[in-house]
Amino acid sequence: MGLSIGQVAERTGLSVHTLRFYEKEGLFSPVVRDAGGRRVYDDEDLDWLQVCIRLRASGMPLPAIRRYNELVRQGHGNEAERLDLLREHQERVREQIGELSACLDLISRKVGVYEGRLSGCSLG
Amino acid sequence: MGLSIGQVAERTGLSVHTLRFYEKEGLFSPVVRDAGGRRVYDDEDLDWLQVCIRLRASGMPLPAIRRYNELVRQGHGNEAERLDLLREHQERVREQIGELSACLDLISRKVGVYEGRLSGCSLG
DNA sequence: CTAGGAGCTAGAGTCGGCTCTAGGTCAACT
DNA sequence: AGTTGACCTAGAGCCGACTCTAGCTCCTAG
Repeated sequence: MGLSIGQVAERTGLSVHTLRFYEKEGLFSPVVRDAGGRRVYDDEDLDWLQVCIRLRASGMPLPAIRRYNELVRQGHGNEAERLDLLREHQERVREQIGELSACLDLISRKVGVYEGRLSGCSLG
Repeated sequence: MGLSIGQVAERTGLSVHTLRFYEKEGLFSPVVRDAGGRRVYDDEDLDWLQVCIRLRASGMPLPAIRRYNELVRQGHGNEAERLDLLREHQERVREQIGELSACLDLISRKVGVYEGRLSGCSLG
């Protein structure tokens, strides 16, 4: 039910350093500690962490994730701001996908050129 | 026909600092200079710069772009290596797009939730 | 003939996001 | 009792990619 930081690191792929760093940066609320002062992560923490990982993977900066977390922790009444934050990021992700697709086109064209060139060479 | 670094900066959106920096990093071959030692960019430089910008936008690291540039400059005989380099990056871009799409799904779901919640609130 | 503006170089500084170190606590084996 | 190993904190260090500064040259306009 409760996981140590090492176990969490193992199953998320983050390092223990990064987990502590994220907490320090306010990406999530202070994790509950056991008698000896060690972090004990529960399922909710894990879920949120997975969200953080996704948001990071999509390039959301740490301060934005922190802000979002703060809003969620504050509870009801700021849903509009959360929505703003999410929509803004949604837009950026869409742009990124667009940009990446353009890059992919470029690269694929070039790959095509070289493939043609190489097969030509091997014949000639 | 020949553009100054300032003009290139203006029409690419990069800063003059970045243009010099890219050259120093070997992203492209030393740009021709005028009598006074100032850079004069020609169309070919511009084209290559656009490619660089795309590759950067898709997260290709500077050393990889430099390597690709070196291969192209060396001329025939290394097409296989160029192809490898491009294919590798192509793969990474595809992964990125996949990852971003997953993020977009997550965000869009959340946006949906908050939109529902907010419209619910405004009714009641 | 001088003041401004664009360019030049070498090198220092910044920023985001980790990543690692030093020095310590604690519980479990041996 | 001693050693190991996972954990703790505070803070230093690192890396990639810029970004800026200082001090210079050159050209043009007034």
